[in-house]
Amino acid sequence: MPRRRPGRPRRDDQRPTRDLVLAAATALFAERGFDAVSLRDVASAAAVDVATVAHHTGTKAQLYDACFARVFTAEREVLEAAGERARAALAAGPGAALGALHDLVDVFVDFLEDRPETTALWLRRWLEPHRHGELDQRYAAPLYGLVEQLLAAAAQRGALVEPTPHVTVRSLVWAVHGHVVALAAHGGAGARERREFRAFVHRLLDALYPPAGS
Amino acid sequence: MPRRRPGRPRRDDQRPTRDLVLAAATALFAERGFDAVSLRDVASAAAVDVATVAHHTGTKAQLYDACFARVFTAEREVLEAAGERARAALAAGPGAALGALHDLVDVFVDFLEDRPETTALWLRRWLEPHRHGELDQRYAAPLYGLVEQLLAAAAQRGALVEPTPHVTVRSLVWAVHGHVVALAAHGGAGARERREFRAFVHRLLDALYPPAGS
DNA sequence: GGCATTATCCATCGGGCGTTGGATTAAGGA
DNA sequence: TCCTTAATCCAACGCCCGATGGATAATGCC
Repeated sequence: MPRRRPGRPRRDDQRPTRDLVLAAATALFAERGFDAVSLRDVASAAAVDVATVAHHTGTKAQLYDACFARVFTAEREVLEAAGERARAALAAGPGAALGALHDLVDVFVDFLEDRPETTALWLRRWLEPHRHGELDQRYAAPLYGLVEQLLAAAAQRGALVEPTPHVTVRSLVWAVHGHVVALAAHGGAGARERREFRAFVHRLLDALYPPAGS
Repeated sequence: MPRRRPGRPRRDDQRPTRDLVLAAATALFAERGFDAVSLRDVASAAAVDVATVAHHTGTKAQLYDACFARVFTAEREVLEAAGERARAALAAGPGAALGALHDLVDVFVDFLEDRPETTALWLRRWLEPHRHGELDQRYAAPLYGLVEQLLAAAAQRGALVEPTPHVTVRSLVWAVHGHVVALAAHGGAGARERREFRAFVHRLLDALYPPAGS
């Protein structure tokens, strides 16, 4: 049971201030990018003073990193859970590899559609050249490795050798990012777009790893 | 023959000043983004005073738009020329559709690999939500329409109906963007990455639109 | 109740930003 | 040759930024 720590309270302190700040900052950073968001913007969105932001999250760069880590930890948790289920399905029999792969992709698409700020932050990070090493090793590589294992299993299943799993996974991921960006462009409705994209991805997986009945 | 216009000359005026400024600004905007680049940065990179930048390109937003238009006009010209060739090949006989499609994709990949700033500016533009309408109508739609026509022809050729050409093209384009970003991440060498990506794309096209011998 | 600890806000500092007015230099046209 | 036009630079203005020092209020512990 986390009791309140000492300190002057806000008028309305339902959520911890740090969470409030991180949530507000994440939304702003995702929408406008690092340099277009001022700490005063963040403070105003979180209804706190700018010095309070600094008190909880340090410098602006540290705040940005914290937002990034928060969003991508959430993504990794969801994908790792889905990966665990996929592995379990795989253990039940090698014939289930393709189905498990489809399920995993669905989870990924669902997640990014629900949290488009994840896509926005990913893209913004990729556009910072000096961060690529860190991005690759800490965030991208583990997730990609997971999907590559499933691809390899699916390839064996379909009696098809996958020569470049890394390229395949990356292309798939970027296609999803493009889908999310396009969804945001059309105002958020786009139920038909979502259906069409899922159909496309599944058709693509089937084409690359033909099911047994082919 | 364009004679020199009046005005105080620079020490070294081989290229028109406006071109110098636009080139320098494009490189900087692609690398760091709109807000992280100051007009003084641009002026310094172009070896010109900041007031000269303003004199030639107006406000910072106008300068950004000019860079954008310049880069995407170049892209459109290359793709339209390639599209013209593809259409000509198509006219020679419907059997050439798939080959023409492969060629067109190669041209696209070559272009973006050679000019990665195009990818950077595309991605940065897509991340500006209020620009989506303009982007779609003025830049993306014409290019997509061209490729969709070729896809439709290829689909007929392979006796395969393409249900969502727009989704297919978009996913392909974003996969290429992802490839270019990954290339930039690995320092620019990556000859193997380039080979693998081309192989993947062609394999993907063959899988979606199986050639006759299948 | 006294005290250390923590959270919050106010005020301010130095600096970089986009933009502009105006002086200076050089070319072309009469 | 004189005048108009255009290109360039210098200097400055007002504004907003990120960061910080310090005052104040509320909590938990003794």
